[in-house]
Amino acid sequence: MVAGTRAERQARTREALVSVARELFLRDGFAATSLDRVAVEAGFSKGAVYSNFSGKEELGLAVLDDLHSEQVTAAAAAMEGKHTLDETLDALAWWAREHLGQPKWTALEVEFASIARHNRFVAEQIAARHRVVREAIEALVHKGVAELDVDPALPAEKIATIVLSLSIGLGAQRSLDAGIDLDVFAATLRQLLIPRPE
Amino acid sequence: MVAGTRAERQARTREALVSVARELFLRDGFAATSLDRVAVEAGFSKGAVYSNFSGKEELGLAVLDDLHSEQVTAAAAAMEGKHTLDETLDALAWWAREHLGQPKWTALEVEFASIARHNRFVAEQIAARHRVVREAIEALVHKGVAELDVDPALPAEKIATIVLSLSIGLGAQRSLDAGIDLDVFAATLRQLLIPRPE
DNA sequence: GTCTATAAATCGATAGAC
DNA sequence: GTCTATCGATTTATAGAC
Repeated sequence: MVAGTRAERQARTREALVSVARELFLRDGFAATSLDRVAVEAGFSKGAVYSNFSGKEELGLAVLDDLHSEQVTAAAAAMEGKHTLDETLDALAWWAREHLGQPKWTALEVEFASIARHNRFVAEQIAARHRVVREAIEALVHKGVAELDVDPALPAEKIATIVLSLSIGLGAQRSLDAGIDLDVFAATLRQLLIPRPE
Repeated sequence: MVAGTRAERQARTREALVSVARELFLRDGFAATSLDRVAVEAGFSKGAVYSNFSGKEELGLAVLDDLHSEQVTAAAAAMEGKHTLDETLDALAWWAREHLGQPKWTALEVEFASIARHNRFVAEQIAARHRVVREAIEALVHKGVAELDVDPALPAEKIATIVLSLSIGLGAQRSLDAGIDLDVFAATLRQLLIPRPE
C-alpha cells in the first residue's frame, strides 16, 4: 500500500497525469496526443483522466500552468544577483537560448490557443494566464530598472508585452528552423532599457 | 460553357479552393476545417481537392503563400511615400492595428506550424517561407533606412527577425485577448531605428 | 479532372462494474 | 476514484464511375 490519504493519492494521480501530459503535449503537440496515450503512459486508464479533469481542455490548462510558472521562475532566477545591465542582458540571452532554443512550449502555447479559439471559456482562461505572465515580466522589469539604474524607453507594461511577444514569436519560428537568431531577444531588451538620445 | 482551356479551368478550380480554404482556415483554424467543407463551399467535391493538391498539408502551404505575399505587399504599401521616420512609424502602427488586430493569420501560421512539426518536409517548407518573409522585411528596412536617413541600432537582418517575431507573438495574444497593446509594435521599431546614445 | 461512395482509423466522451 | 467496454461522430484518403 502506497502511503497517504485518499486525497493525497488522488493528488499524486493528478500530478502524474499532468506530468505525462506535459511531456507528450510538448513532444507531439496537443491535438496529436490522445487522452488514452496520456493515461496509459502514466500508468492509469482513460477513466482516471476524466475523474480528475473535466476533459482534454482542462488538462491542457493544467499543463500550461505548470509551464508558465517554470518559465517565469527560470527568468527571475537568471536575473538574480546581477549588478550591471550587461550582466543581466547576458543572463537573459542565456535564458532565451535555453528556453526558446528548445521551444516546444511556445508551439504548444499557440497550438492550444488556436484550438481553443472557438471556446470562449478556454480562450478567456488562456488570456488570463497570459496576463499573469505579462504582470510577472513587468515586475521583473521594475526590479531590474531599480537595481540596474537604467532609464527604460517604454513603460514596463509595454516592455512586458514586447518580451512575451518576442518569446512566442521566436519560439514559434525556432520550432521549425534551428537557424533562428535568438540573440535578438537580449538585443531588443538592450535597446528598450537604454534611454534613447535627445 | 465557361471560357478557357482545360488548364485555365483547372487553374480557376485551384484558385477557388485556395480562396475558400483561406477563408475557412482563418475563421475556424486548420485542424477544425475539413477538406469536405472546403470543397463543398467552393462548389466542388472532395475529389477536386485531391486532384489539385497532394493532401491537406499542401493546400495549407498554398494558403500560407497567399497570405504571406499579401502581408508583405500591404506593409510595403504602407511605407510608400513616407518621408520622415514619424510618418513611417505611424504608417507601420496602422499596419499593425489593421493586420495584427485581425490576427487570425498568425494563429493559422503557428497552428499549421505546430501541426506540421513532425513532418520534416512541411516543416522545411514553412521555414523556407519564413525566410522569404524575413528577407522581404529586411529589404523594407534597408529601403527605410536609406530614405529616412536613420541609423539603426541593429543590422537589418536582426530587425527583420524581431519584426516577424513581434508580429507572430502579438497576433497570437491578440487572437485571444482584444486588449493587447498593438502599439508596442511601432514603439519597438522606433527604438531600433533610432541610434542609441554614445 | 471531378464526383460518388466507402474504407479505415482515430479519438473524445460516457455508462456501468468494482 | 479508477477501470473496462463501447458509443458516436469525424475525417483523411482512396477506388472506381463518368
